[in-house]
Amino acid sequence: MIAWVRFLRAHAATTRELGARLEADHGLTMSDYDVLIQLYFAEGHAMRRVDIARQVLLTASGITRLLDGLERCGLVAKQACASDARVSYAVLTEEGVKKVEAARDTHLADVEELFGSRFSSQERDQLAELLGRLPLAHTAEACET
Amino acid sequence: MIAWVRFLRAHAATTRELGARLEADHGLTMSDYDVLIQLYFAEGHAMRRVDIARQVLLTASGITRLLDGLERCGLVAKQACASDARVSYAVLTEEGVKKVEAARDTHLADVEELFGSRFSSQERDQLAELLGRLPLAHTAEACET
DNA sequence: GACGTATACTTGAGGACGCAATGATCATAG
DNA sequence: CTATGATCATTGCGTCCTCAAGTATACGTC
Repeated sequence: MIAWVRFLRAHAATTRELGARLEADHGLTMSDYDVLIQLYFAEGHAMRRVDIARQVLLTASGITRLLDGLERCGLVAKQACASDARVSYAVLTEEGVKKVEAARDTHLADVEELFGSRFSSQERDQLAELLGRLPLAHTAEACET
Repeated sequence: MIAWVRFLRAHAATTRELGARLEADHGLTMSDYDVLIQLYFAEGHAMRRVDIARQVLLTASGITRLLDGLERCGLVAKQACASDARVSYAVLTEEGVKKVEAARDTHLADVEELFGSRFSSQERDQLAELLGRLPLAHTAEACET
C-alpha cells in the first residue's frame, strides 16, 4: 500500500523539520506547542489533564511530564478543581499566552510552507476529509492549529 | 489548518494501534518491521546502513541501535564490504526472512483494516498523490510495505 | 604520496514517551 | 455509612531515538 508508506514518510520528514524549527525558534517541542495551543483555545485557558491527553493523543503520564516542563518554564500553572479534588487544571500563565502567540506566528507559517502550500484549498479540504476517516482511538478531533 | 491537525492525529492514533499489534503478534517495533521489509526487498536481502537510514527516515545512529537489536535476535547479520572498508552491510538471515514473511501477513491485514479499508482504490491513489507532494528531507521514497 | 575533506558507522548522554502500578477521590448500591 | 468500582493524576522503569562527538576509511589535489 503506497499511500500508507507515503503517509508514514511524509509524517516523519515533515514533523522532523517542523519540530526542529520550533525548537530552534522557541525552544518548544511539537507536543509542547500542541498542548499550549489547546490551552490557548480552551475556556479560561484552562483544561483538565485528562482532556488534554485525549485531545493531543498522548498518555496521561506523558501529559504529566510534559506539563512539568512547561510549569518549570513558567508557561503553565497548576490549579485545583473546586468540585473534584482528583482533577487539577492546567492553566496558561500570562507568559504562556505570550509564548503561544509568538510561537503561533512562526509555526503556522512553517506549517503552511511545508504542508499547506503543497495543496490547493480544494485539495486541503479533500485531504482533511480523507484523513478524518481514520480512527482516532479515544475521541479527540481538535480544531485550530 | 484542519488537514494538518487531522494528519497529526491520524498518524498518532493509527501508528499507536498498529505498533501495539505488531509488538503483540511478533515482538517487533514498527521501525523494526520497516527495516526488515526494506532488507527483504533489497538485492540479496542486504543493504548498507546509510541507505537503510535514508529509506526509513531514521538517523544513522538510530539504525545502528535498531540493527543491534535485530542482530541479537538473529534476524539480521553484519557483513563487511569488499570494496569499501567503511561500510558494513546488514543482511537478513534465514530466520529473518521467515520473520518478515510471517509479520507481513498480519501487518498488511492490520494496515488494510485500520487504513486502507477506509478508502476506495481511487481515493487511495489520490491520497498517495497528495502525500507524495510533501518533502522527504533526504531522499527516500520507498515502495512496498 | 601526504593532506584535507567527505563519508560510513559507532558511542555516550539525554530527552520524550508508553506501560503498569499506586494513591486519591468520587459515585453508586446496599 | 461503607464497600465496590470507576476516574484523575503521578511515578518507576524501560525503550526508542536524536544529537554531538569520535573513529576509521576513502578520495581528490598538489
